[in-house]
Amino acid sequence: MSSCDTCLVRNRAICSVLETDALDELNRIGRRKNVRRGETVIWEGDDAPIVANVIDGMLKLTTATGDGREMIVGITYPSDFIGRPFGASSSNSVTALTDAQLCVFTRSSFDGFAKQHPGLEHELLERTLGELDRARDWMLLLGRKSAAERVASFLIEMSKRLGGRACEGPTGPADRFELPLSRQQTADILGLTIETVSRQLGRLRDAGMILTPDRRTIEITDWAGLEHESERG
Amino acid sequence: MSSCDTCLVRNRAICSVLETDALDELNRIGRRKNVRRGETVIWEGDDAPIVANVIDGMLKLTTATGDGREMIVGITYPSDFIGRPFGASSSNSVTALTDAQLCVFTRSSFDGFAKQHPGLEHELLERTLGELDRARDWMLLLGRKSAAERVASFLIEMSKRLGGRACEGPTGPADRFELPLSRQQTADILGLTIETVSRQLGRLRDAGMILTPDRRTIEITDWAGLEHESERG
DNA sequence: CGATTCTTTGACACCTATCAATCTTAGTGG
DNA sequence: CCACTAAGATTGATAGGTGTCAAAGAATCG
Repeated sequence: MSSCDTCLVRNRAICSVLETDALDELNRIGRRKNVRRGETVIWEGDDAPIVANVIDGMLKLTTATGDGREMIVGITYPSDFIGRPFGASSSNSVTALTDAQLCVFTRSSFDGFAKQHPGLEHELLERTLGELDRARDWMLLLGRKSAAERVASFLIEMSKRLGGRACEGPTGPADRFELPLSRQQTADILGLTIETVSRQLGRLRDAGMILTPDRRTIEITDWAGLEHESERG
Repeated sequence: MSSCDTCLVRNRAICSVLETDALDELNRIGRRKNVRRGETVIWEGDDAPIVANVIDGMLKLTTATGDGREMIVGITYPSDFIGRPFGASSSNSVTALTDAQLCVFTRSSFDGFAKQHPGLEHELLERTLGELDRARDWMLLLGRKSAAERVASFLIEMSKRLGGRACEGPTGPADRFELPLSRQQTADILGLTIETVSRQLGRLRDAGMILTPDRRTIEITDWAGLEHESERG
């Protein structure tokens, strides 16, 4: 029995398009790997020797300036694919936000496998196109939105992402959810400072739009108000 | 003789991976289209009925907030691919920055063709991965760099892009080049206002790092200085 | 329970946006 | 061809939003 049979994301990860034989073959070149929160799996600028499926947990993709300013350019969820196939060195680091479980392949073995399985490449293409759309949407937020709009947009986005991911299928946006991010990491996603994020969250709380029972959980109590905030601070 | 035989970018566009038969077939479902500077080819939110290869000219990809603030999220050059294949509606508009020539396909016909030609999908995947890297690099600029750093980074990027595109192959960064962008469009790429862009260009000129013989052409006279500016305003 | 880390809150400064005026360039019609 | 007009770019003055610096308050972990 291949370990794919017990995989939590076998129906959602890119492998889901593969036939049994191909899945067996892929299983032979992959291996499970557990990583602890905070552990970095891929380093920016590295030769990026690995790619992986995310089985469980969340990870951040980051880039940094020469003098250490950091930006989170993506977040991955279970069933997402990480790493940079096909020859380029990785342009960002990948670090676990929570304890996580990966299904890891060497880049070269994955590249070879993918080229012989067009269905897999098609699936990867569709996901990459989706990631590109998402990245470009985020560029609008970073380039043109105020701090107030950014924080409100972020809460709405996280609510949708965290609410719609259950294995039972999409459940819609969650009114209440736990952020897997510190204030610093939130700031690194939004292109702000921790102080500004903190103040904006306080403002939304004072305005009665959200509750913050503890510093990691958010409860949205006024969707209309929050959505209004997300489009004109 | 198919029109592909006379195509300016036949060796660089995604079609370059196709065999003769496949190229003929693709040629049958595509058509040439000339667009004038300022003309919009694809509208944000549309069903995105077309995709295309850029044969000549440059175009911008844009998204906008509900109240009209605009952001340029990408620029395309000859041999680039535009549009959103595979079912999603387009998340950005595509507008010509210069007069341009396209090789247009209906999305549905292109989708069908691509699925039967894995080599084409592979090429598209590689390009999309590259675009994603580029978009994420830009997120660092938008989220973490000062106006001075942004403008300097922009000039360096444009120099490399415009210098390295000749059909004879890469020629390296150009010391002198003509921006296909107005100040407003430059601001829309950098997440700044026209006034700030103008002031930063003036500052670089006063510092002797660039010359601005007319408002569209830039000459870089101090690469080391400009590169220094791009990393700590 | 103490120490460390993270977060919040406050005071202040600076960068960039905004508003406004001038100057330049490009386009148009006489 | 030139004046006129409109659009784009520059320059200046001002104000507001965020960053920075600093301190105090929670939460986490040993």
